[in-house]
Amino acid sequence: MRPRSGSWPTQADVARVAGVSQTTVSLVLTGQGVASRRVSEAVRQRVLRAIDVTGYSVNLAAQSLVGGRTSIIGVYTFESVFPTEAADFYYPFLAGLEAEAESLGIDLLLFTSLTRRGRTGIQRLRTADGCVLLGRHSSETDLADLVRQGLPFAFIGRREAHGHTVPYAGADYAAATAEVVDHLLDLGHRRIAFVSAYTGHVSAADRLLGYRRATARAGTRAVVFDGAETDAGDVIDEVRAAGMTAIVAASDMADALRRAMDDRGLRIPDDMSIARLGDPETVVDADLQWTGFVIPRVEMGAEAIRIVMRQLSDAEDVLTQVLIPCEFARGSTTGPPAAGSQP
Amino acid sequence: MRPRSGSWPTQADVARVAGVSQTTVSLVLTGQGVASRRVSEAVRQRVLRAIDVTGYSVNLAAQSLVGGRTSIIGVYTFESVFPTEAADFYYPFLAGLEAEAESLGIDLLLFTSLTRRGRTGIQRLRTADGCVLLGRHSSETDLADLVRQGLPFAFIGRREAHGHTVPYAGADYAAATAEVVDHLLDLGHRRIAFVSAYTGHVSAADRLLGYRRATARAGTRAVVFDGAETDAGDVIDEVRAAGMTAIVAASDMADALRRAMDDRGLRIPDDMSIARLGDPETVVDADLQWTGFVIPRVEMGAEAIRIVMRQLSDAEDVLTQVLIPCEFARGSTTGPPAAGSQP
DNA sequence: CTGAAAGCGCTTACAG
DNA sequence: CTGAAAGCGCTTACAG
Repeated sequence: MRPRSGSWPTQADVARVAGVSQTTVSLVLTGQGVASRRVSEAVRQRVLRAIDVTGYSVNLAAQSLVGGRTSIIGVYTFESVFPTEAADFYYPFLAGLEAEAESLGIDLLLFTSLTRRGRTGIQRLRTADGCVLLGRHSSETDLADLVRQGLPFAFIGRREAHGHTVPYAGADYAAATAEVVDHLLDLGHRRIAFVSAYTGHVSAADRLLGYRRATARAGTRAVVFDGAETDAGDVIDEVRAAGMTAIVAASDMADALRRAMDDRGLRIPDDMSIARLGDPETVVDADLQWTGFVIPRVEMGAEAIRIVMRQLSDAEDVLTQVLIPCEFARGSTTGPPAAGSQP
Repeated sequence: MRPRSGSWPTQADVARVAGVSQTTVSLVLTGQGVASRRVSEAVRQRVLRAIDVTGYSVNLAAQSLVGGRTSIIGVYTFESVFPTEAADFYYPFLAGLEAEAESLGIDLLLFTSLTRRGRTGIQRLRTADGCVLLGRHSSETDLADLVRQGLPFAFIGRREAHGHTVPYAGADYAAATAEVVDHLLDLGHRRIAFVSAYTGHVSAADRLLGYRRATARAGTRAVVFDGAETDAGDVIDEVRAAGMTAIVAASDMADALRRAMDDRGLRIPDDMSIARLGDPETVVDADLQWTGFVIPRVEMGAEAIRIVMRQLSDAEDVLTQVLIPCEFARGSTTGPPAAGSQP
């Protein structure tokens, strides 16, 4: 077993058949523009024929050893690459990565081993021209290592780090959230609460920012229920007690709120409009058409690749932080406030 | 921007820092078993420290150029790696690949570019130590190239080729189908039809084989509805006209049969038991609990990796064709035949 | 136990 | 217009 390669024709083989030097074969193959004009047409034809005869094709390892590029972009996830619990959520990212990589003639290297090897594993990323990072839980150490390493990279999802400019292809949660709030305002709601259990992450902060902007613009009061301890039932009770008629909820809270409404015999949107700010990692209520926005995951994957490639180009001042708009989706969970509910 | 490869530390740099030769660095890094014993522990530690200091990591291109191992296994799909239409179907394969790769300290290289570059692209596979092939439509040419290339590989799903032994991690469709037929026989069915629209593929042939075996064993007549033209409605009509009480259907036909039953005002399993032979690529009837079997996709992915690794080992006569059992699932689509329906 | 050297298959100056 | 040679970063015999 263990068949060794090495039996494939090389440029030297082609050269032998064509009766020229290996250099000339390389010239015919690689030489673009000016360089190619250095080979006479007669020789060129002979070489081309020899290539055909021998069935030669270039050895990428050798090529990239000389040129430095591998045409490989690494994909590094801080969790599992294929998390089965959140498959539906992650798949579009990967699909976007693949589509863009394919159109650019790039292969994708999934670093499954880094997770185990600890931080030293980060070094292995260099086997790629650059890399795309995916997953919520990015360790600060790893990130710092990455930056220090000088390897072009891009996060899927906005990230921040103290001193550094972290490249990312993010979703514009702030704008999307503001749009959702505006939608509720248009419906006639005046008192809209913001609910999120997932704090301490930029994606949560961005949503909150959008909420604050929209409410400020409308001159309505911002009421925020925040933090990991947030209980959906309490929120519903308090929001109603305060005479509020609508809620915008981070995706991880939306279903809990729905259940809390159910428990209380309340209906959405008749008794309370609830909008969901993005797709949840795990879909538990496929039947419900939430009003809210859709995270542009395929586009984020594709853009992440482009950001890496841009860094690889010789251009100066390359755009490395991209926020992609989210599409607003009108579902059945929002409607006009109940008559007479306004204070 | 654009860090040139030249700026990255090489073994020579490490050697300089450690005060040893480049050869020694390579030895420390690569040397397994006997070879590693050749470096003294003191030197080894110095080298390791120098690696840490310099932030060295191996250059894959160079490594694979000399024929060394890359700890990378390629994943080559004949279609798209992440087919969004059949995401649920493909995801488990990838999850299995990842899990096994991770546990073996191996990274996965997704060859997205091969599809476009045509057959010469196959050469690019050499970047990896071996590769796993995925997808229904394998071209004969590509397969031949692959075998000729001498690169260790394994298919996910059983494959056949004229002269060659094609390594694969397949599902034991024959045994699984026989088990399903046996289940129907146990329920009291005597006349069971086999329906498949997808012929010409080993996976279809294997199912048919299992069906024939089980019916032969039971001494019942085999009735097969086969071919791409198969119309579900016609099948239902004919099967009923012939007094048959049960159908085992390839996954791609199951839903069509269900709809044909609906159209005719017939119920499953009261008027006809129908079992589904495996998971469909696209789930259209998530509500229905089919009786049938589950394709062990995660295990197939994992086993494919193992098959490749086994070929990479120095062992002789390595097992390269593995059939994994499918789990039988009792659903609500099968039941005893209607009283008096037996001829 | 350690190192100098050859060579993997290419590209790219540099000479003829 | 063409070729000999250097060198990319490694691994692996082969000498010390």
